[in-house]
Amino acid sequence: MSGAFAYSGSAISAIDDKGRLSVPAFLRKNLVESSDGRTLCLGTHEKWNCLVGFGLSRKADMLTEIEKQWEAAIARGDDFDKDAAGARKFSSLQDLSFDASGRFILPPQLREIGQLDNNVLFHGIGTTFCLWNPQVLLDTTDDVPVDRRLVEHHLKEAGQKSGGKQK
Amino acid sequence: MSGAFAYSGSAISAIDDKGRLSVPAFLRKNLVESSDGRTLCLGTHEKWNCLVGFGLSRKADMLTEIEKQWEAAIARGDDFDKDAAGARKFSSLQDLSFDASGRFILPPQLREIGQLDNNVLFHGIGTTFCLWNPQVLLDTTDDVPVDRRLVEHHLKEAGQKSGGKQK
DNA sequence: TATGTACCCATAAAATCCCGTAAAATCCCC
DNA sequence: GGGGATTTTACGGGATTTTATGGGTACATA
Repeated sequence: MSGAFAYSGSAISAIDDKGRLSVPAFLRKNLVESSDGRTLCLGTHEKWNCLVGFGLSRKADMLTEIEKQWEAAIARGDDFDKDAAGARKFSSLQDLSFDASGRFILPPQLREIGQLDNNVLFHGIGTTFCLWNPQVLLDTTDDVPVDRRLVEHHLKEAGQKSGGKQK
Repeated sequence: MSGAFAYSGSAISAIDDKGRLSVPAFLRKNLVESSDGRTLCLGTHEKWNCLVGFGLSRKADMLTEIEKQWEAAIARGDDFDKDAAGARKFSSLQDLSFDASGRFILPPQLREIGQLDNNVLFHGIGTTFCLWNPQVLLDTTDDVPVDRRLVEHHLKEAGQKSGGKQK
C-alpha cells in the first residue's frame, strides 16, 4: 500500500460552457502527491450512478493487485482471467490532467454516464472520491451512505450562485 | 513488473480508405515509452473476438509470465507445454510502426480476424489494450466485462461523424 | 508498371495553455 | 478578536497546440 491517501470532504463545482470543471481545492494536494503531477484518474463507478476518481498511484496499485491474484491462482493451478479483471477495472478509466488552476475537461462519455449536467458534487470516500450529479444522488434508491443534509446544503448553495439556471 | 504501463480508457478511431488508422492519443505516450519508439505490437486475442495491442517491452513480460506458469506447474507436479503457450501468445503478433501523426496500417489478416470495418474501439485493460469492432463488442455473448454505456456512447459518436455511412 | 508503404501537407475540431477577474479564504498587525 | 491586506480559488474568454483524418507524392519491390 503505497500512500496513505484518504480522500474526505465534499464540495460542489460547476461545469462551464467548454466542458471544464475544477478539482475542488481540498482534493488537489492529495492528487498531486499521489500522481506525482497534476493528474487525475476518472472512471465510472461499478455499482453507483456516479464517477470515481483518484490519483495515478492507485491505478498502479490496482494493476499489482490483479497481478497478485493471478500469481496466487496459477500457484494453485487455477484459472484466472487477467483480461476480464483488467477490463472491468480499467476500460472506463481515463487519465486526465488538470491545469495549474485545477481545471480539466470532462470527457463527454464520462459526463453522459455520470449524468452530470451543471453542478458536480465531489466527495471523498476514503481511497477514492465520487463525482455525482447532486440531484441524482438525492434521488437514488441505491444504498449510498451519504448524509443527505450535506447534499442538500451544497445543492442550495449551487442554486443560488447560478440563479437557478441549471436543469 | 517492468514499467507501470497501465493502459486504460477508451476511444474510437476510424479506418480510412487506405487502411490507415491512428492510435488514440491517450495510448501513444505509453507505447512510445514501452517500445522506445513508435512501435506497436498487435495480435489476435486468445479468447475474445478482438485484437490486442501493447508496446514492445510487454513481449519480454509475456515471456517471463510463461516461465512463471511453467514453474508453478512443475511445483505442483503438473505438465506445462511452454511451446504451446508461446505459440498461443506470439504467433499472431506483429510489430507495427506508427508515424509521427500516430497512424499505422492495419494488416489485412488482423483486420479480417478482428472483424474491423470502419470504426475501431480501443480500450485499455491494464497491461494491454483491445481493438474491437464496437458492434461486435456489443453483440458478443462472451463475458467481456466492459461498461456497455461506454461502447454505446462511442458508437453513437462515430455514427454522427460519418453520417451513418459505415457498414 | 501496378501496388503497397512511408512521408508530406492541409484542415477542422478538440485540448491545452495563458491571462484576467471577482469572490472567498487566509494571514497579520494592532 | 476585528478589519483590512494578501493569497488562493473558481470561473470566463482568447490564443496556441495537438489530434484525427483526408489527400497527395515519391520510393521500393514484385
